[in-house]
Amino acid sequence: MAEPKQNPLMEKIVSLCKRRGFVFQSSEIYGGINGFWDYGPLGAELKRNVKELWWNTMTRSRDDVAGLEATIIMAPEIWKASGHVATFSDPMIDCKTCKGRFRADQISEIPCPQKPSKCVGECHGEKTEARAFNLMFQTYVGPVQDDSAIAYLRPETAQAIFAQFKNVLETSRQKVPFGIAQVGKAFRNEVTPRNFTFRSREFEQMELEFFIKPDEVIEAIYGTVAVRTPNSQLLSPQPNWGWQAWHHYWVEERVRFYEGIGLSRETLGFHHQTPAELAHYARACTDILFKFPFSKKDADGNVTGDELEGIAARSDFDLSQHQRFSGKPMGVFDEELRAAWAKLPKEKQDDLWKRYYDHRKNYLTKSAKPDETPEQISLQATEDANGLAKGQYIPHVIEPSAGVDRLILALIANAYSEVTKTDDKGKSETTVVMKFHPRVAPIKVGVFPLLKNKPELVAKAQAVYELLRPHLKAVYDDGGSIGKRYARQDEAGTPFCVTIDFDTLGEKPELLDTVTIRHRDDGKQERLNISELLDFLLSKIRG
RNA sequence: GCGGGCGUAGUUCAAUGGUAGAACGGCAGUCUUCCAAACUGCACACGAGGGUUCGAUUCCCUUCGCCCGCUCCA
Repeated sequence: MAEPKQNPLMEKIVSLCKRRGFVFQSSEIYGGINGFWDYGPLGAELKRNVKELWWNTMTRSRDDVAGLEATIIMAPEIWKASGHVATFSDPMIDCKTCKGRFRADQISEIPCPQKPSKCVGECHGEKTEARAFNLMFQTYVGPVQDDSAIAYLRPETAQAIFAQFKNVLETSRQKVPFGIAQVGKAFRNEVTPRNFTFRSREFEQMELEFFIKPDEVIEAIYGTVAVRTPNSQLLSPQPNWGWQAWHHYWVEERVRFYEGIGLSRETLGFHHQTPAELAHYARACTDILFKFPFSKKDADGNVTGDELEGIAARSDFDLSQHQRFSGKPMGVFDEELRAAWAKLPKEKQDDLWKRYYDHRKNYLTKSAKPDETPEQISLQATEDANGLAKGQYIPHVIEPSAGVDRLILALIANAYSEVTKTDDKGKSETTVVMKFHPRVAPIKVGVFPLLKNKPELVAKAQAVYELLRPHLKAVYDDGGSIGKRYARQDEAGTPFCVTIDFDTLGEKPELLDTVTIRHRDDGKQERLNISELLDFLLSKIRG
C-alpha cells in the first residue's frame, strides 16, 4: 500500500531531517500548516552558522558594506512603490474545464487554450468567480480592522534597505560604491509550496543591495568604464568599474562563498536571464542554482538546478521609485563628479547629459502614474540630467539576494551520503554520513570517554568537554559503545570526535594527556595533546 | 486553485469490522580497551472531525498534511 517512491533520495533526506532534528513540520501536533517549517536543534545550529558566515563575509570582513535590521511590517506605501501591491492583486478566474487560470480583466482577449477560435470569456468551460490573488500576507495595524489599517508582511527584505538608504548613508560614513546588507524573514503566500522547505510561505533571506555610480558618472570622472574581458578576474574592486564589472564581481564573490561552505562548482548551476525574462528596469540577472535531488532535467537532459540566489543589476529603479512615491530625494551628491564635470569638453558633457537624460526618461515613462503627462516626464528627465552636471545622481544597485532556507536544504542534500560496511560475518549495514563542511556543521566536536564504567575516563572526558564548549558547539556522549557514538555523530555531520582512552590517563606515560581525534569523512584518527586540541579544532572550523 | 496518489510508534514497515505488531532508533541499567557488539527493562502510533455500525485504525463523507502533475513563481 506504500506509495510509489517518486524521489527516494529526497524522501530519505526528509526522513533524516525529522529523525535527527534538522527540520520539523510547523504545528505538527495540529496536523501541520502548508508551507511552514521549523528547524530542530541541529537545523537551528546549521542555519545560525550559515547566517553568521554570510554576515561576516558580507559585512564585517569588508569596509564597504554596512548592516541593517529592519521591521517585517512597514508602511504599506513601500509596497506600492516597489510594485508588489499592483502585481500581486490581479483578480484571477479559473476554468474548471480546461484547468487554465486567467486574469479576469483579460478573458475577452486571451484565446481559450482548448478552442483558440474563441476567447476565454466566450468558451463553454465552467468558470469560477473572479478571485483576488494577492501573494502578500495581509494584516491590520492597530485594533480597528478597516482598509485604512491594512499592512503587509514584507515579501522581501530588500525594500527596507532602499527605504533606509539615506539614513544608512548618513550614519555609516560610507559613500558610493557601498552596500547595505540584511538578513531576515520574508513572507509570500505562495500558490503552491513545494519541495520540502525549498518553496515556503515564511522564509529567510540574506540580501545585499550594493549601490554603485551610474556608468555616465564613471565615465565623467574616469574617462572610460572598465569593461569585463574574458580573461579579467575582477577580483578586487576598482573605482572605474561600471555596473557590468560589479555585477560580474558579485556573482564571483557569491560563488566563492558557496565553495567556501562546501558547495563545489560542479554542484552549482547558472542561469543568465534572457532579455525577455528580465524585469523592464533590470539590466542583467544571474541566478546561482543548486542541483537538488528534485531538480528537473532540461531539454538536453542536463540537470541545471534550482535557484539559491539571484544577482540582479537593477539600475536605479528602486531608489527612483521611492523618491517618486515618498517625495524624498534619494540621490547622492558627489564632489568628485562635480569637479570632473567642469573639466569635461562640451561634446563629452552633452553626450553624457543626453545618455543620462534618455535613461531617466525611459524609466519615468515606463513607471509613469496615469496622471503624468509626457511633458512632465520630459521636464523631470531634464532636471535629473541637469543634476548630473552639479554632481547629483541616483545610485544604481547590484542585488545579490539569497534564500537561507534553500541554502540549508542544499547543504543538507549536498552533505548526505551513505556508507555501506560489511562486517566479518558478511552482514552489511548502511549508515548515513552528513559531510558538512566544518564551518557550517551544527556540532563541531563530540567528546567521549572510551568506556562509561571507568570513572577516571568519564571525569577526564568531561573535563575536555568543559574545556572546548565555551569556544565551539560540542557534545558529550557516553551512551552505548564507542562505535555507536561515532555513528550518531556521523548522522549529525559532526566533523571531529575526540576520545579519551587509557593512554590519556598515562597507561603509556609518553601519551599522557593526549587524545584521539577521529575524522568523520575517512574515519582516520590522529593523536593530539589536549593542550593543542582547541587550536586544532578552531583552525579547521575557521580555516 | 485543479487533477491523481498517500496518511499506523521518532524512522522504515506489518496486520485487522472485535481493544494494533516488528525492526531500527530513544531512555535506563549490566557489560564493553576505538567505528551502530550483546543482554535486561521502559516509553512511544492508527493525522483531525463527522457518519454508517452493537462495535471503525479498517467502510463512507469532510477537513488537514505529504508526494506527483498542471498552474503560479515579483
